[in-house]
Amino acid sequence: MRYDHKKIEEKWRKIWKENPINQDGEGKKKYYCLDMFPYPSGNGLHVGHWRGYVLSDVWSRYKVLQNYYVLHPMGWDAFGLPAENDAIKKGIHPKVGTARNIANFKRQLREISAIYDWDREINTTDPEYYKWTQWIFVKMFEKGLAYEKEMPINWCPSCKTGLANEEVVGGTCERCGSVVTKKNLRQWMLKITAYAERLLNDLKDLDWPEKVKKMQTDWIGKSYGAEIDFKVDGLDKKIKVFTTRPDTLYGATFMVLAPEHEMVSEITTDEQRQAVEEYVFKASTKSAVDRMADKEKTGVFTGSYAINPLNGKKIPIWISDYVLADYGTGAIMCVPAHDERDFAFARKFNLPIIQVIKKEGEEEKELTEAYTEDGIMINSGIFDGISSKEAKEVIANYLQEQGIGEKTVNYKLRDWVFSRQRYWGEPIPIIHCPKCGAVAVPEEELPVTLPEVESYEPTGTGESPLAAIEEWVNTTCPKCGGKAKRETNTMPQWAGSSWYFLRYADPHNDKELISKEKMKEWLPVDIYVGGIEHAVLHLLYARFYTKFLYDIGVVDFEEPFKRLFNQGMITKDGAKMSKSKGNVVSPDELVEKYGADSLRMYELFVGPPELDSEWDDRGIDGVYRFINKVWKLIIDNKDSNVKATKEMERTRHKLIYEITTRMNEFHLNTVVSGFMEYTNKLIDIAKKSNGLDKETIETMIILLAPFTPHLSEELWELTGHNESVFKQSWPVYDEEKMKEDSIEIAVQVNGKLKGTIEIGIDEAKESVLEKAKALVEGKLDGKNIIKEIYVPGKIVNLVVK
RNA sequence: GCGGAUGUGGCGGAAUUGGCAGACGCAGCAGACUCAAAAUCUGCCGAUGGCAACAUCGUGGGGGUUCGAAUCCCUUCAUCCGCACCA
Repeated sequence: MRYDHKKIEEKWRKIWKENPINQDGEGKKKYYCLDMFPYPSGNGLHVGHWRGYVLSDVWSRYKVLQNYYVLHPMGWDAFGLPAENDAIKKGIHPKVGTARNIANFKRQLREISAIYDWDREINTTDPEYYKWTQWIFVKMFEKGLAYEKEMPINWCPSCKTGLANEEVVGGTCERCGSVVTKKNLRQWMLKITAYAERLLNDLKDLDWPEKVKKMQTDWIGKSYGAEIDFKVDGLDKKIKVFTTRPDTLYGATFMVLAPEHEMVSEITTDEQRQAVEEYVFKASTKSAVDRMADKEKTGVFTGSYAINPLNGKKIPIWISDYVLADYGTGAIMCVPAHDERDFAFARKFNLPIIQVIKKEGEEEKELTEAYTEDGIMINSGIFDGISSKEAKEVIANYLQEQGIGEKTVNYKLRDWVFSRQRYWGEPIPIIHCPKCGAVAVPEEELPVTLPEVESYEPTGTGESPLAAIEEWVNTTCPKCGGKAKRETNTMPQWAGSSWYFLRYADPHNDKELISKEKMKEWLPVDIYVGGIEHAVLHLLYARFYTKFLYDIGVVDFEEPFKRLFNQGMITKDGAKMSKSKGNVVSPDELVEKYGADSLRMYELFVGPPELDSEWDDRGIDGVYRFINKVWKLIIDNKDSNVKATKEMERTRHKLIYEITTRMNEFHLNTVVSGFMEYTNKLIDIAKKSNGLDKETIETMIILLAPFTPHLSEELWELTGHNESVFKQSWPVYDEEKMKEDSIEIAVQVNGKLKGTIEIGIDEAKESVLEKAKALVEGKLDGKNIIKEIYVPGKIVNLVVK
């Protein structure tokens, strides 16, 4: 009887739908296994998406068998540009397109037969859901963490919306790849920088891939240094610079301001004014990509000088776009001798270079490049002779005592540009009143629902399409009752995904975001499975939101995801699967032909889960054959009624051991090969002994259940059980029972393999060595054994000369 | 430029963390079954030499440590990823 995957998988899907296998949580430990919820795109899922979902489902089912009550939910991150762009092109409401895509995704996900609890399904575009997304914003506004500001922000000319820093990748739009420009706009900002230190510190204790922690650490970009005041010569003004190298202050021979620095105009002399204004204008039109493309340093002298506060020397003040306006103070002191960029600038414009640190033990000599390492202080007045490392501290302290400087800490992290000039997002729940200013929409009036519009087309002027709907925009002020206007910007897609993991625990609560009991019951998330692409986007934002919700008492933990697992990408022809490349492999036909169990197993078998793997359709034949082999093995032997032999028992314990240890190490690809190996072994044993014992058969069925749930349920039923195999417990092994009577070990001569010998499990060293010598006798070319090495149970190595 | 990851047969990959390299699977070859094909089963399958037993080489390259290295150290190359004038 051949395994009929279609019929059997259909049968169990129906049974599970009526009797979900994970509904009984009475008295059990909880386990929360979360997938990064998808954006329901029109293209559907490909086998690359499946990999992550299979992984988390296998893990969830494993936890079920370990008697946990498992929360494994699924939902939709459904706001976003593709649905909106579709709406613009085809005139269908984004709601309609999104609903259709969700239905398709759901159909595909059902094919995996993951144990998703569909009663907990959430959708970020559901007003019942985004009511709470807006509620969080209001809370942030009340705490001063959401604020308005007009400033030049990153602007994607193709998506026609502002972007957060995190959404700009190498100067291009994270979503569409267009070159990002600057645009001066009034923006809603979230003060994520207020959490910089906590976001950095709390990374330490997370069980996350080091790579992701490092990316976040670098993104937050903490550096220690000092802010130093330089007087402007002839003016009663000071310019503050930030430096991480106060030790090099004596070597500061010029100063550079960012073109956008607020004092540029003030300090520019009449002779230099025209050149400076031209430069400032040019810089303002340059995109980040252009800035990066320029390897040559450019700049203009302002005509003014600053006074080096330590030695009183006059140093020229320049402006240049290699200084960033929004980092530090937007102004730097330049030490060409000890900074590569300053060195290049000094060379280009013939500015003096003064060395103040020399390599220890070496004489001072003319520099051909910047010396950026530590060393001994020179040309630095009273600080000469001490190490530069020490000088960093000493000079910073001295500046602080003298009142001309201050030790500070700087971060690369910027506040989060939070408003989008698009339609398909959560309206920002703010009302602008000419008298009262920006006023939050009262809690009881939430959600502020998205109104219908005639045109979804972004205006491109920096206003969202909502601005065109007068009857919606015009409202009254909740504070004074006067005429007022609604905020027309919407939130970024990240808003809904920054807290969704909380809502799964209490998805239908209309009184609060999440109840205390449900929060305590399920959260934080035990394991979070998803791709690495959100390393500094979603994962940073979600941590920020969680810390905020902790501060206002909604949750009692500061980190949302205890453990993070990033699955590798599936590539085809060496590239990430995408519709535009035409290399997408759809799971649908594979499920049809081979069944979900085969595809589930193959998704794991393609390679180590954390690494990228190349997809090869032909490989699935191997697991398909394997599933049929297991089927046949168990069907043929289920009624054999043989008693367990020593060998069967030993094999069973070793099987449990191998699968369990590999499972716990997350080596899911070798779990699959382990199953194959042991199935082959058991086939041999069954042949030899005319059958297999019941316990071995049942063990195999249970161990396989997380991987091939349909097959296992069917076999479990066929072996005479009338409850789900998932009511069973994960089998345990006994190391004593795994031991062989005798083992084969290798014999080497000078480290080269000469053969193997069979020895008893506790055989004495002398006897083992004797056997080894007998094996190599006559092969030593008359050389003598000068050393004998025996690693018990492992190897014999005879050193000859 | 800085930082990180990876490199093992024709292919995907394994190796209990210093102890028989190539498990498991794909592809390929040969055979059995079949009128035939598919499916299934059996065997072979790193390279070179040899009829063979076997020998030598072999984990990107070069060097080192060790009785013994895919694994540790130094050096070098290639590919991929992240950051990128952050003072």
